[in-house]
Amino acid sequence: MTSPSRPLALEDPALTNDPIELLVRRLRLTCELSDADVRALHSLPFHIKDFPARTTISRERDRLSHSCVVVSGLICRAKMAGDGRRQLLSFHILGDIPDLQTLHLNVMDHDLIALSDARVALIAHDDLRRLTREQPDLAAALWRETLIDASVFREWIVNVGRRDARQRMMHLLFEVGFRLKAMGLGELGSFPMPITQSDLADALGLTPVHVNRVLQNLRHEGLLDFKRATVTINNFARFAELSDFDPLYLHQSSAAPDDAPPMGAV
Amino acid sequence: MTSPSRPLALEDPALTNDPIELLVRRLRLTCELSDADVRALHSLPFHIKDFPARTTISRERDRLSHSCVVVSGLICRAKMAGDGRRQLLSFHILGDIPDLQTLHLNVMDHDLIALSDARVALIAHDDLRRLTREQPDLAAALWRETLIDASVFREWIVNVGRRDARQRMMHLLFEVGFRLKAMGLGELGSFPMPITQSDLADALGLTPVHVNRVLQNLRHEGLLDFKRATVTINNFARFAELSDFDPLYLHQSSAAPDDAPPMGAV
DNA sequence: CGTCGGGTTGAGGGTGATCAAAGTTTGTGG
DNA sequence: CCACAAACTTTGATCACCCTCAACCCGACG
Repeated sequence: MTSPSRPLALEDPALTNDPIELLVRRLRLTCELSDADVRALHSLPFHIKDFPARTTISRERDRLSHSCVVVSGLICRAKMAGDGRRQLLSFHILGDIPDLQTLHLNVMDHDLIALSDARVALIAHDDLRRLTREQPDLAAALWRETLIDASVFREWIVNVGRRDARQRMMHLLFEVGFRLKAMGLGELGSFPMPITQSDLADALGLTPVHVNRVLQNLRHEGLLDFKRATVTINNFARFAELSDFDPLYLHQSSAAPDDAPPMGAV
Repeated sequence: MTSPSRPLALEDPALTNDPIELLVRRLRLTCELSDADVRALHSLPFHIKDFPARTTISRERDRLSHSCVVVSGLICRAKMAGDGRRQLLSFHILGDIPDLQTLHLNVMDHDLIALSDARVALIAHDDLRRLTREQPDLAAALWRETLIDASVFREWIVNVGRRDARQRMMHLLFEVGFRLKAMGLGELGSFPMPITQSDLADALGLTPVHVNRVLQNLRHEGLLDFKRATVTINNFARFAELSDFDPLYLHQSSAAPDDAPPMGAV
């Protein structure tokens, strides 16, 4: 389906196709997991499902019986305003569980959409609930994941509420690059981003036309290139500074020193 | 400190001063609690703390050992963008636990601020963690609270990203009115809102000047009055429609019918 | 009575929206 | 491999929402 060298599929470079392995890797970015915890996770039954680009995985008002672990591809949450304008709420990459909240909220309050061709692993809520009852540490780890989601939402409120178009764009791309790198995919200076300018606009609260102009502006200033679904960040230091990006909100250090420099993890 | 008739303190009208009682009321808005659960909650030790208006309860990068239940007053989360501009992230009223996420995220990624004089009850994380291990249903209920927070953040992203100033204002005020009513405080058509126009601006991603103009516009159209820290909604049906408000995102029905009308609960 | 925080008003400007059309890339089928 | 269509990107002209700056007003409070 895709070409042999497929950076755009957003797959694990080692082609890990075990979703649980990816989930473990994700959880271990932010907290410790015992061997028993990992074994318990591996005992979870799942089944794989593919979604072509631009298809809806689940819809507002749906009631789900499963949550999905992203195996490959780029997935987003989205919500419609009353007049039909769309707002993206978050991006999700391999290892994420973008609908984990349905474990305790019985109705979807937004859509889940595959932006590129994507593969997910579905895990039954019943199994997850049993797991969280039997392994409180895992319950905490999963709870924590949903709390990090919430933290990212908060940062997005700041992004659309208090930053101009250029900063919004830089901040968003930095976030995606940072998270991809943390999962071992791409480099901070260059990473896959299989998304249209229209989608970017919906993520940033802008129009596609203006997104186009902002991208050109950033390209002319030598800060950024966004071509063929790949983002390249050139002047890295300047970019980091201008984007107003502080990785604190991603909570990826389970016990960071109190006064670690903002970009210490980079 | 306040006058005898004190609608502005945002206290329980029956003057309940047991924080656990308020917490139970809050949790029961969205899910069932057994008597055993309630008893377990009542066994939690806490101590009361007061914060004058405009003081900070906890700060970005703080590490907390307690979470707080709001007893009275209006509290908000806030975050600074790089250039010093402030963005509010949510409002919190009696019964809320605005820093519950610190139970599993060890660093605050935003500030917690008392907008009016406020009273909170501090509960130690150690006690909460023990409780969640011993009572999985309570763990689920508290997890659920943080998930509802996240849903509200999502709605706020839509609000600042895809609605114009008027709609933003209406939506925000409707949300606060709705939540106060659910906790038995005020009416949908009239409720306390002890906040400056500047704070409103920070919540909406606008400037204080523009907030002032929007409020005047809404007043002239007979939709809304905001005087002396009290919001009055006049033309209620029209307001509900124009504000693009759908209470689904507050997840207050634990088992709502699939096709309940959006405003069914009002 | 003076100060201070907050609310109100006015004039002017800029960021980003809107509308419309022309390019360009991507995908598909012949 | 080419022809064609569809989707996406780019460009230009114009517009509006909201910002900025600056001043003034008002009520609360010492």
